[in-house]
Amino acid sequence: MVTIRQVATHAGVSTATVSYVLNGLGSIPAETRARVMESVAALDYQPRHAARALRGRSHTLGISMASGYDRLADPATAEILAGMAHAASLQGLALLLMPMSDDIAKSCVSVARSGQVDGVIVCDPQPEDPRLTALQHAEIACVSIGPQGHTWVTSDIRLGMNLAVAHLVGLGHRRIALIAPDFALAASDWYVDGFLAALADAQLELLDGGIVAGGRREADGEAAMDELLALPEPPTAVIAASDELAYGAMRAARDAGLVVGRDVSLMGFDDLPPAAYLQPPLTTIRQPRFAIGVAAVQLLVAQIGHTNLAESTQSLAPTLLVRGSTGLVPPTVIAHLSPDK
Amino acid sequence: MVTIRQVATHAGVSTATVSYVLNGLGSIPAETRARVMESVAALDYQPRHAARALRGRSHTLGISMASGYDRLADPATAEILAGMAHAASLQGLALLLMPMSDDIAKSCVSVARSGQVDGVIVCDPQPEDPRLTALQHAEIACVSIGPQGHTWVTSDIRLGMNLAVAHLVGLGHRRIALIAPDFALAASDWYVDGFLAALADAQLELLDGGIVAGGRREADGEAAMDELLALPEPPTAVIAASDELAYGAMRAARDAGLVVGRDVSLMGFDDLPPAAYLQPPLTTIRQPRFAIGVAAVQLLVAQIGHTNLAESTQSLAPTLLVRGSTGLVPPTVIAHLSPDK
DNA sequence: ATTATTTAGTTAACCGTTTAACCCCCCTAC
DNA sequence: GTAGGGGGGTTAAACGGTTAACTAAATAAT
Repeated sequence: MVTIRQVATHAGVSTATVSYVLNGLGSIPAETRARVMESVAALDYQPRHAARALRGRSHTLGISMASGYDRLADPATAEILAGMAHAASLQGLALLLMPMSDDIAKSCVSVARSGQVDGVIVCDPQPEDPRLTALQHAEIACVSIGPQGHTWVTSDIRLGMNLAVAHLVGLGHRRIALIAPDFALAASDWYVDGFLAALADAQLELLDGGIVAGGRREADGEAAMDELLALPEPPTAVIAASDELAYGAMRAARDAGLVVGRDVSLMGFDDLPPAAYLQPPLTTIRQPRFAIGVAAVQLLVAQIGHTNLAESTQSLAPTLLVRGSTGLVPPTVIAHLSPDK
Repeated sequence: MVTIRQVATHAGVSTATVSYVLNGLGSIPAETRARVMESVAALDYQPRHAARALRGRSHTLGISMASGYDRLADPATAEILAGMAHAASLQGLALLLMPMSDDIAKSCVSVARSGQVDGVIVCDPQPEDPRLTALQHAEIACVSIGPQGHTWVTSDIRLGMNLAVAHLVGLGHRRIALIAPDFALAASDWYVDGFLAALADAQLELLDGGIVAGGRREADGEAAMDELLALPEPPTAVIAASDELAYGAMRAARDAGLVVGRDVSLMGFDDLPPAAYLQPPLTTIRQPRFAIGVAAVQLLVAQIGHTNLAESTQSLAPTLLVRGSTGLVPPTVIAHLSPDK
């Protein structure tokens, strides 16, 4: 193991000088600097991370997953992670997947307090997430992915909902329903509020029974769609608050003998990998996941630098992905509605 | 910041005693141990990671991604990562996503040599991967995900191929073709060898033009399938070396007016998220990705402990997932073949 | 009764960097 | 001639743990 002392001896200077050269500090003439660098190269010196972290920062950001690493296997989470890794790499920061014990909040804070990380990105924060309160209490810089805590970054769900409704309205739909997300989701209100606001924007009235409780899994979407199709006057277009709900909804529609995209339009939210492979391919709102990861790192870095615990939030714009599951409102329905006018 | 000295003072012992208590070393009577633990709790002491890493190990494993963090966003990679995170967590180890510069091999080795990680898991190793040679040269413990280097863990492709062929043979197929993977893939030979071995096991002869060059992307699979269907005597069943190739192949079959699962059987390899949502759902070989991640961590930990750089490799068994894209060999073909007998 | 061993601790030397404080010499200004 | 000021370094004290070596008392063995 080559130490800074050996480099110093080799270059005929003190360790302090070597340190200054390596960190670009102090007033070191070019000639000395070059000699030191030569020695560094000759001995293949690599500063010890622990020794330098002992004084300053660790230059590492922690990533805390909610209960179990299954979430990591989720493609959506993976994409956020990729964004974080990208942004961190650009700044020369490493990302630490924090290990966890039974008490996630405690293990999360202890890793941070041990100085192994300079700050924490909290994934999938729950309402009143114990990790966030614990981190804040310990005065540890943190950012959450989702609207919780003082600093967070998330997808602009309301905007997404607006894009969705506007798209359907553009296709002539007037009877639009929503399959709501899991209400345990931190942003669940946003889907409903956004939907209502978008309807209002389009000067449409909410259908009777036009918002139906969804959930998280495919089966929930199936049940919700069944419910919608059983309505006396079913919607011509349905927005599911997640792709997964949409998968189920699509199956329900098909089982009911409807051709999705022709007889009924269906939209998802998220753009998960299967979306493009459904039949028909699912029109959906793509969440800016990579960008969310990037933004989270930037926000965290800013917070670490300035001990600036000021509130700071960011909503990133999702985009509309038009595929085959949405189409013009069926003529039969238009015929059916025309007399009303 | 509470230090071990303050704890020692509070408990009326020396710092050494506190250290021994916390690490479960030395001979400390229960009474003293309790007093120390009380002080630890009272002061809410948290040992500094850097300080302890300065002497011993960092208790962190590094994960090196090949060129760009896009790979992280890949659902397959994510699942392996989840397995690694799970296994690491159980041992109280953290996982570090290593930052990278232009020269991945160099940055990878320097992070390890800086002691920030005790060992490295190399993802997506290329043949003659510079990271592996550099890590080995620096005598850093490493395991690769894929058949490269001295220690690796991978999916047992040959077994998978055997399962695939056996499944198709069981359905009555005799004319089976293979869409080969990207030949840049480290394990590409295994697909072909495994396929040939499996055919031999089933006492089948290789079809003329029965192995067609595939590639990596969906379009490659489409082209390959077109080629197979244009054969004078096309196969009744096709195995694609990856799900992605299978997506394309399925489209090609459909475009040719064939019903997949009835007129022609098609299998994939991997079981990526879209597989279950194709129409028909794709029969495929599921790679044991989570288990691969777990095994990689275990292998790495073993290597770190014993400075045992002995070669050690592991092939984990994939499993067959029967869905709708494979079916009994079409009767017309059987009729066509019967006269030959 | 004396020696050997075990138990229960302490002391202090490390681990490898960073950085505040200081030093020396040469140059300039008054 | 001397105070002042920088350039170009050095010295040594942190940083916060771990652990080898040592001590002192109690217990066991001979």
